[in-house]
Amino acid sequence: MRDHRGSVANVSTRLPRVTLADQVRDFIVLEIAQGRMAPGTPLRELEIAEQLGTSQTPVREAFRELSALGLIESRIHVGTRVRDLAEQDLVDAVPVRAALEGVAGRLAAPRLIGNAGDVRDAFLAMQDVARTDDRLAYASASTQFHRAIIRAAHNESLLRAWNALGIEVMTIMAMASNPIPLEDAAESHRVVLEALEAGDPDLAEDVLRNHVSGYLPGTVHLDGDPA
Amino acid sequence: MRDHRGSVANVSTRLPRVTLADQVRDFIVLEIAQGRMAPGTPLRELEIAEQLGTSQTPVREAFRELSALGLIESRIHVGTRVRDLAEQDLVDAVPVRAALEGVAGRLAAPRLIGNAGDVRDAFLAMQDVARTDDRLAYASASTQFHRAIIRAAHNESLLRAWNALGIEVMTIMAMASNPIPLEDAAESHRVVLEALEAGDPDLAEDVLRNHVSGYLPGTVHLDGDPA
DNA sequence: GCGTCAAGCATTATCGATAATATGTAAATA
DNA sequence: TATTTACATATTATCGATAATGCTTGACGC
Repeated sequence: MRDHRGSVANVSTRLPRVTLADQVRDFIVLEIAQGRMAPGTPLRELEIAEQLGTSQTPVREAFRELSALGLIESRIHVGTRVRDLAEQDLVDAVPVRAALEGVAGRLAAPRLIGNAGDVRDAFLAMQDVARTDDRLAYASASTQFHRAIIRAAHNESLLRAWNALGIEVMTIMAMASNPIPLEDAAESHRVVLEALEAGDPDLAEDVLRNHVSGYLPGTVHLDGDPA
Repeated sequence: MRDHRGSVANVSTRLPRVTLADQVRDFIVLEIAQGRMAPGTPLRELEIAEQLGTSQTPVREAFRELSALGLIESRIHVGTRVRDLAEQDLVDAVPVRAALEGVAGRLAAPRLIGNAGDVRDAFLAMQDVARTDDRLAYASASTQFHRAIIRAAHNESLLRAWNALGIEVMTIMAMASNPIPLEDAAESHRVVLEALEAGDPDLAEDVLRNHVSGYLPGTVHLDGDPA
């Protein structure tokens, strides 16, 4: 989520040499992304520190970063809680996502002609998950799919901006209130995949913009998730 | 920096009830934005802590946040420096910025009909600075102008994504290598301002996309800055 | 000459303890 | 009763010190 240099490059060479703060951050992200820490949940520094066997410092650092990323929010001398996204936040994110993923489609399409690689894998995974009817897992899979497209664009700025939106949390929240069958939702991504593998930048941009624009909460759309 | 609470300075306004980490963060942002900390400048925790009269902890927290915001970058156990962008990064950012600022123009235009407010103020400030031939100050003013447009869109997600690009640093770097006269650069923003005040979303989006697309480094364009 | 390895150093990463403070509760006051 | 004040409490904010680690340099064997 916060790579030091190009995260697109060699992940294999970089050993898991991470700070405790990094681990704490990843732990919290996972808890939120998997719905165990619901929006509004208070996060107490010493409690989490004890739970993870660290001191308060790494937890505070993780909080700082997550706060900057908009995943949690703090009030000085009072406390920190999982950010409770209002519907307005979900609405606001849509045009921004549409624009970013449109750019991603444009840049990625020429690289994915005939074989969308990770994007195709993510699509298949999403279909598998859809059959299990696990909405939380589906939200995660959908996020993975869209992230794979962003990654395929090979543009660090794009990835950075997209990450800043905090799609994971939005996806979770929207999934909770959307009753669309998961298999239909997953299937609606096929057209995106096909547009990318067609390799036409204009087509890919258009399809992605439209697809993401359908994520407006409150409206009935094929994809149950906003991610 | 320790004993200042008793001061009866500003009773009317909200007291500066912020953490030291916040103050350290703001200090660093200002140093970067005004070019006193150039890209690549190493930031040593204890040095800054001593300079500001705090301990290491608040400085580390500020680093974490700024790192998440993309302004600085850290390598574990080695050090932190002002984000040093390669030319590829500047190139990559252009289509992303163009898309984001296009959305901003679309959203902001209806709100700025006839009077662009802060955006106009920023434009005038940019013109003033351009006459002084202070390229660093101009870079700052240009960033302000574009940020004002993003703000005018009143979309938190948009602001978040735009901030993540680290425009401040890009602007400073591009200004260093761009020989275009500042007054011409400033003037090139007039069409953007006018499009916004015209209140036409389509026009504003189009003008902004084109304007920002001209920020490709290495090419000769009217605006000396990439921000 | 070249590669390997072992201190030493500079700097960060983490800890445990202490200070500071926002908030809720209840007494004091009118 | 309504309002203010004082205080206790829970939690964060900050500190100073120590541990851990990546980098550099130079010795050493080949």
